[in-house]
Amino acid sequence: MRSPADLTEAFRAHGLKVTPQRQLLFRLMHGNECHPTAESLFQTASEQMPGISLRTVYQTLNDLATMGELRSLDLGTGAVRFDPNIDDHHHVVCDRCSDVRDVYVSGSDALSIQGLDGFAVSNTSILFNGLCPRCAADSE
Amino acid sequence: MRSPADLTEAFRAHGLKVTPQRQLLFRLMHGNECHPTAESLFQTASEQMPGISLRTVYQTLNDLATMGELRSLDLGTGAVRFDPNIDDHHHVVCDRCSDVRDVYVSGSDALSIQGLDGFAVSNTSILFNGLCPRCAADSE
DNA sequence: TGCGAATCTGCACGTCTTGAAGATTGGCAC
DNA sequence: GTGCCAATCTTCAAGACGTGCAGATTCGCA
Ligand SMILES: [Mn+2]
Ligand SMILES: [Mn+2]
Ligand SMILES: [Zn+2]
Ligand SMILES: [Zn+2]
Repeated sequence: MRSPADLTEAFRAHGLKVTPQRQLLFRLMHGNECHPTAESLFQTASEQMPGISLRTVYQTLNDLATMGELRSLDLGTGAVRFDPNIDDHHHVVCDRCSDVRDVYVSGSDALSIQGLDGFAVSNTSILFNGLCPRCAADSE
Repeated sequence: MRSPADLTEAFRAHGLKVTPQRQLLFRLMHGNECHPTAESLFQTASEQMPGISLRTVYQTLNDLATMGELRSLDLGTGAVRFDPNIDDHHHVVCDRCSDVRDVYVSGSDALSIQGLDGFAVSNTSILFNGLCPRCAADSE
């Protein structure tokens, strides 16, 4: 996802308005590595802008995802997560605390795949599940 | 997933009751390659057993999943899907009609993976998205 | 400064799934 | 075969997540 300044410019260039709500979300998402949900962003945003609505958070994040500025991820944790990192990468999720981290995988072209007959595959995602270091330590 | 007969025996051995509802679901799931949702199974089951409740379908499928007789899959299609195939395999989903098919992947041990530091990974799932042959043809 | 379209808020609704309570029943003792 | 009781089933309400809609607000431009 581009910087708040770049996004501001891009929005205006596309005839979209640059509202305080959007700017706040630009800032909160830029460089954010937490893979937050709309709800958790709403919590954070509410601290800096009491009165902002959850609906606007959803709306803005979806707009940014449609524009390709961020990715929305369904990692099976209940709520969709939003990711400003649009590099080709994958994820690992802690089954206990739902923490998410980026995983980079290379060499996948060497995989031997059977069963895709005729499918026009547009996306491949690899999801790792397990326990994060903290939760693994706690459960000993 | 084991055969209806084996499951009947296994249920009784564990002190669980073998009800007509459960037996019907054993039959409907055994060898089922459609990756059905609870709702779609409920539709099918209702034809053979009017009055069966959606709640019972969810309950029974979840029980079977807990017992390891089947896998519940969140493929991002809205509702969880249930799979009697418990072999190590992955899935491809059609983004248009939500059709699901099994995909077998080998050579994944040759992948170079970065970012799993400290995570105790218990499961890895690969999800392919795209268009099935039929939908790909329709959209030409 | 004023206007109008875009946006925001608040709330209702839709979907999927589970919780809870009361009715029903499978499996066993007799 | 009968009766009992815990397990199960049905029904209905509610929880979680996300979206549609209507009316209030406001950004961006003249
Ligand atoms: Mn990421
Ligand atoms: Mn499968
Ligand atoms: Zn954790
Ligand atoms: Zn299709």
